[in-house]
Amino acid sequence: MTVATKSLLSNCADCPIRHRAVCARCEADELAQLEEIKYYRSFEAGQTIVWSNDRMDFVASVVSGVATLTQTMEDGRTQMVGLLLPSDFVGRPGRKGAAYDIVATTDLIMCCFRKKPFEKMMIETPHISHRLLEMTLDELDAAREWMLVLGRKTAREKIASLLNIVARRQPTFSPHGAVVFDLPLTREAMADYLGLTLETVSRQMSALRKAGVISLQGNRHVTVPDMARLMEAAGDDSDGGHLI
Amino acid sequence: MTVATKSLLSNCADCPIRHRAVCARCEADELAQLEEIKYYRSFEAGQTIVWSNDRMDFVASVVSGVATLTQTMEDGRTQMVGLLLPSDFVGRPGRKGAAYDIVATTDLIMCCFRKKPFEKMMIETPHISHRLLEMTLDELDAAREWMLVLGRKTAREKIASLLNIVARRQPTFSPHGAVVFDLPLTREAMADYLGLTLETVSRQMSALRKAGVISLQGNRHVTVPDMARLMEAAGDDSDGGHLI
DNA sequence: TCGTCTCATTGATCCAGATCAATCGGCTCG
DNA sequence: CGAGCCGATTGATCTGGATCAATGAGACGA
Repeated sequence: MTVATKSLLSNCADCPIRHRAVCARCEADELAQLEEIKYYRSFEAGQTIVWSNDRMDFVASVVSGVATLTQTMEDGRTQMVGLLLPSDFVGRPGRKGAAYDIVATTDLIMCCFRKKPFEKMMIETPHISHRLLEMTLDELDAAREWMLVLGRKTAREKIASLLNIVARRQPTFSPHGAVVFDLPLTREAMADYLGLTLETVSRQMSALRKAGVISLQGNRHVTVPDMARLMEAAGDDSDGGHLI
Repeated sequence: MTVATKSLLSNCADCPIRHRAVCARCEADELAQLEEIKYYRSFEAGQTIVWSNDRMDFVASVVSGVATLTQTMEDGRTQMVGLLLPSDFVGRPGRKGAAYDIVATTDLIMCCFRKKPFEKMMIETPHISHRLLEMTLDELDAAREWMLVLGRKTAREKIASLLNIVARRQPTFSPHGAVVFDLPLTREAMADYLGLTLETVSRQMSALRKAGVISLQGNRHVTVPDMARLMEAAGDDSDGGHLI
């Protein structure tokens, strides 16, 4: 970590996820309290942060990078159940262990809070518990949205749905209004998220490329010339109608 | 509704879901406040309670009966994303409309709270918002568990998983230690929950019956002679190991 | 400069579950 | 008591995605 990054991170007021994370609603004095129980941890791409059923004595916010939550059956089948992007919250107050494997899929920085003091603060600080409730309800909506993807969409629609999610949360715009982004996942991780095999993921990525819905520069770098076409491929309304 | 039931319902202290619903942690004075903003509604099996995107000016607890949350794509494909059993919470504080169709699949009684006053109470009453956070986290876990079912389990495992859930939440025990319960869902509703067709549901129910894992009396009444065998059929650990 | 390692692509074949279709059984209503 | 209806079962066939297998293409260290 560079010195510049370190100084950026030490101060909540300058934090890049300040306005979206669990601390979003906190006042200056509450932030000061959080500062006292927080510490940063960084992980390299591929590292496992916590194993399922491990004791977990912290909760955290993702500051930068991407992590995944994965469930595994005894026979080895795996299903990714969450994609953690910057500002997302990790861990469950009021529970001892982790319910899922948490893995960094890119280099990752997390802002961790020791669990006990965080739980104490939650009780005393409605700004935190209300924000956490709001974020949890959003996650629940996202999980249910994903249930529709897993239960009813075709392989092609699944891929397009995933590209959609990533494109919307980490967008960069190219000169001509095309959306450009980097996939934070390998083909295998995509397959785990989508309930597919990696071969099917690869085939459908090729199919979307051949259909002109996306173009690829290397394996990870994706350009979407027309988001409406991508949404159509995902089986979603192209008008982007949202629930408020 | 009988007079007896009505009197039972009018008083929170006697409420059958008192200790598990969103009001579980409330003190007597808080219950008194809730009593002022609550009202009961009942629905018949098959009735739609709210349509997706409809304005929803209440939140509620299921008192008795079963309801479902369902998402529908433009082309008509549907996926059930939640099964609401007694004590479960319905609605989202801080949001105007419903995100899903909510349908009563059996006769149903709900304890409704007008949304505005409920939101006000949430802010003033940590017992409510903390309980709601806890319940939402549990629902998120359930949704993620279901993602594994939808993404990675076979048709037979899916059916067994659903039977498991229902058996655990509404158990009755027969003399010999067998678990007996009524399915609150039609075959079609089961298919919607499991991401299958109703024909496949029917076939796999027959297969489980022929294998002796379950027996059926009529279409809805199920007997499970050995829960361990059912869990095995669901692809879960038979030791029932739980995360705490 | 060349192995080799990891990740991705592409091809050939197979099969679980979808789809299409007929029948059944219990229930209600005339 | 019989007609019609709705939910469920069962059969025949089809197909999307899994599986098995080979090849390609960067990245990196020796």
